[in-house]
Amino acid sequence: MTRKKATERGSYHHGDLRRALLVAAEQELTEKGFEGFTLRSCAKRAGVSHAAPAHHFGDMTGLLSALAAEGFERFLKVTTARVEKAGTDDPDARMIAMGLGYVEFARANPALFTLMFSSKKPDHDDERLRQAGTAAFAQLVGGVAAMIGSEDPLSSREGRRRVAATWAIVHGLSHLLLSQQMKFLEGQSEEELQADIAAIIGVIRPR
Amino acid sequence: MTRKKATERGSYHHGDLRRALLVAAEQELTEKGFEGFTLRSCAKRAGVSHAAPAHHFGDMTGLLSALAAEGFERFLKVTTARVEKAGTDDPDARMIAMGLGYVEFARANPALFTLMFSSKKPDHDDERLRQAGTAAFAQLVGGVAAMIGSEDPLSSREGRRRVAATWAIVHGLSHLLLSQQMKFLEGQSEEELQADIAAIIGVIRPR
DNA sequence: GTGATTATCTTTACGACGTCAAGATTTATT
DNA sequence: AATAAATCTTGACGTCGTAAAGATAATCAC
Repeated sequence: MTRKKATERGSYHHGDLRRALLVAAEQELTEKGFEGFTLRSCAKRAGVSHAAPAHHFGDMTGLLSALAAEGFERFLKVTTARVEKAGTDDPDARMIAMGLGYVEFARANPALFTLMFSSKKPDHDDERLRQAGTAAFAQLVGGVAAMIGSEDPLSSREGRRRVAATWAIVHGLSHLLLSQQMKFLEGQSEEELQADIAAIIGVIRPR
Repeated sequence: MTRKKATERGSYHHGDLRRALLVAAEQELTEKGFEGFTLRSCAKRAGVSHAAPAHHFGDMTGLLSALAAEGFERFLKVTTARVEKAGTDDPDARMIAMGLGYVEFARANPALFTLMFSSKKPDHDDERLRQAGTAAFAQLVGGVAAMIGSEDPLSSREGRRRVAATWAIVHGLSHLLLSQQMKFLEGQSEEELQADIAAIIGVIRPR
C-alpha cells in the first residue's frame, strides 16, 4: 500500500480532499461570513479545481449539510463539556451551564452557528444533519426534564412551554449577541458578560 | 403638467419605480425566500431592465436597506397596535402583548424579518434603517421600564439583564418558529399557539 | 504482475448573477 | 426652443454554481 499521507500535496489525487474541503469551508465561512461564502473559494483554498468538490459532496448543499452536521456534533460536545465542568447536580445550575455552552459555541463559531440555525442552504432532511440536530435538541429536553421533574416534558403542555421558553432565551441571546444587536451588553469584561448571560438564562428557572 | 399616474405603464419612464421596486422586492423575498433573492428578478417583476434599480438605490444593498427600514417601521406599528388592542394598563400584560406582536410580525413576514434581524446584506449604518431599528428597540426598553418601575433600565445592570432576557425570549421564539425548528409547538390551532406564546413570554415577568 | 475498471481531479462550457459604462428617451429648466 | 437633468435600456465584464467530457491515479480481477 503506497497510499500517501492524507494531507500530502503535489499529487494529482489529494488524499483526503473531503476533509480538506470541510476545513476550508469553515475557514471561508469564518473569514468571509456566511453570506460571502462561495464554493469556488473553498476549492481554491483546498488547492483543487473549482469542480473538484462535486465528486465528494455533489453540490454546495451537500458540502454545507455535512459542515452543519459536524457543527451540531461539536455543539453537543461544547454544551456537554460545560455542564460537566459545572460540577453540580442542581438541575437549574446545569441548565444554566448548558445555556452558557450554547452561547459560547455561537460566539466562537458565528458563521457556523448561522449556517446551522438560520440558513436554508443545508439540506435539513439530510440524515446525518437531522440526527445531529436531534441529539442536541434531546439534550435540551433532558435538561428541562431534570429541572421540572418530568420524564418527558414534550408530553405535557406545561413541559412544552418550558422547553420552548428555555430554548428561545438561549437561542435568542446567542443570535442577538453574534449579530451585534445587543450593544448594551458589549464593552464589558468577559467575566462580567458571562455573569450577565448566566443571570439572563436564569430567568427561566421554575418559580 | 402631464405627469402620468404613478403606477401607469407603457411609457419609457415608470413614474414611481422606487416604490414599485420595493413592492417587487418584498414579493420576491416572500416567494423565493431570503437566500433566493436576486436584483434582476425584482427588476423584471417591476417591468424594467436589470440595471434600472441602480438609479434609485445604487446597488442591492441600497434596496435591501430601504426595505429593511420599512420593515422596522411596519414592525413598530404591529407591536404598538397589539399593545393598544390589549386594552390594559398592566405593564406585564402590555409586555406580553408586545411580544405577541413581535412574533406575529415575524410569522407574517418571515423573509422580511430575516432580512431585518439576520442579514448583513442591508447596510445597518444606513440612517433611516438605524433610526427605525432604534425606535423599535426603544419601545422594548420602554416596556421593560414599566415592568420593573425603572426610568431607564439600560442604566442599571439588573435593568440591562431584564431587557436582554425579554428581547432574547421574544426574538428567539420568533426565530425558531419561523425557521420551523419548534416542531413540538406546531400542529395545534392558532388560538392554542397564541396561548402558548403568551405563556412562554410570561416567563420573563419579575418574581 | 498486468490489463481493466473505478475513483478522483481538471478543463471547458453554460446560463445567471451584480455591477458598471455608454447610449437612448423623457422630463425639467432656463 | 434650447439646454440640462433625470430616468431607463443596452451591452459588457468578471464571478458564481453546475454539468459534461477528458486526464490521471488507485484499485481490482485474474
